[in-house]
Amino acid sequence: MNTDIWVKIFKALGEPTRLKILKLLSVRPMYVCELEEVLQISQPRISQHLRVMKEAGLLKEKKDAQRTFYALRVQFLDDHFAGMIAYFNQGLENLPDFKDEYARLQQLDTNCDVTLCKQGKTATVRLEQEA
Amino acid sequence: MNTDIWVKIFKALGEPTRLKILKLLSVRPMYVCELEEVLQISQPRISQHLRVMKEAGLLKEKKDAQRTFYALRVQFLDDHFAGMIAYFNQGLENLPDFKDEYARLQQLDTNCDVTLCKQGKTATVRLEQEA
DNA sequence: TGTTTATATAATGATAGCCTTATTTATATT
DNA sequence: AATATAAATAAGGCTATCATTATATAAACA
Repeated sequence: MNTDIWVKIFKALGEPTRLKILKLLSVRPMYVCELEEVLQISQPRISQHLRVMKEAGLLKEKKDAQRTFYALRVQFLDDHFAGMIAYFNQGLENLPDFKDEYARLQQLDTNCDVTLCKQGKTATVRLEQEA
Repeated sequence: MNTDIWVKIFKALGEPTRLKILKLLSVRPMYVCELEEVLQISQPRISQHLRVMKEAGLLKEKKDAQRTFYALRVQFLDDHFAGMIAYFNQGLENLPDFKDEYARLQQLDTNCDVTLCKQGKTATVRLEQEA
């Protein structure tokens, strides 16, 4: 469960120009010069966005003489989104990253009074009372 | 097909602290003070991250006296991820945002010579020759 | 009513991200 | 060999983002 890579993936996706490039590459692999022509965007700008997405694992590149073409790594995306869904369906107790948080949350749920959250009831209790 | 909202969603997700808050809120709704206690992170920092995620539509908030609890908007996430998948499975010709790009791509695919991409073959052709 | 608790907001400084222009590297072409 | 094309990288300026500190608002409580 490496959430760092997800941060990188989401960062790479959270930019309009990159989303547009990604959509084009979902149609077919393209040379940088093709993207330049189709999108009417400067070459360095495209190259830099491609680098970000490549470093996030979203793309693969291949040299072809003096040109380079870029293609989507579909499987990579599928795998990581599946991983994310699994992660969010998993209990905190199984996640090493949340070791301390899990312990403190247990404290909150069992014994509100001794926590730094001075006003007794947890949000869970509050919701139950509503229903 | 509003890609702007996706950019906002991905931006909101592309930050380690926010991913962590989100994971906690996937366990149960929480008060800000609970998140503060569990994560051991300063209150303003948490509030600000919550605002970003709320503005992206990921969270809903509810006042409870002087406290506020935040909860995941699961349906919102489901809907938008479904929308994204549909979007990426759709041809450019159906996407108004890609009107011009579609036309230029057609040009490339049918008549390489007259484009600004001086070296004839497209990446598609190159790939076909490989196979 | 004065104090504590909970949260939001504002202001500041530091860092990261994006775009442009310029340069570099490498391959093709003449 | 000289020039043209393709792409990456570097340098710069500008804006956005993040964390901290301080302040504001509002409800609870003593």
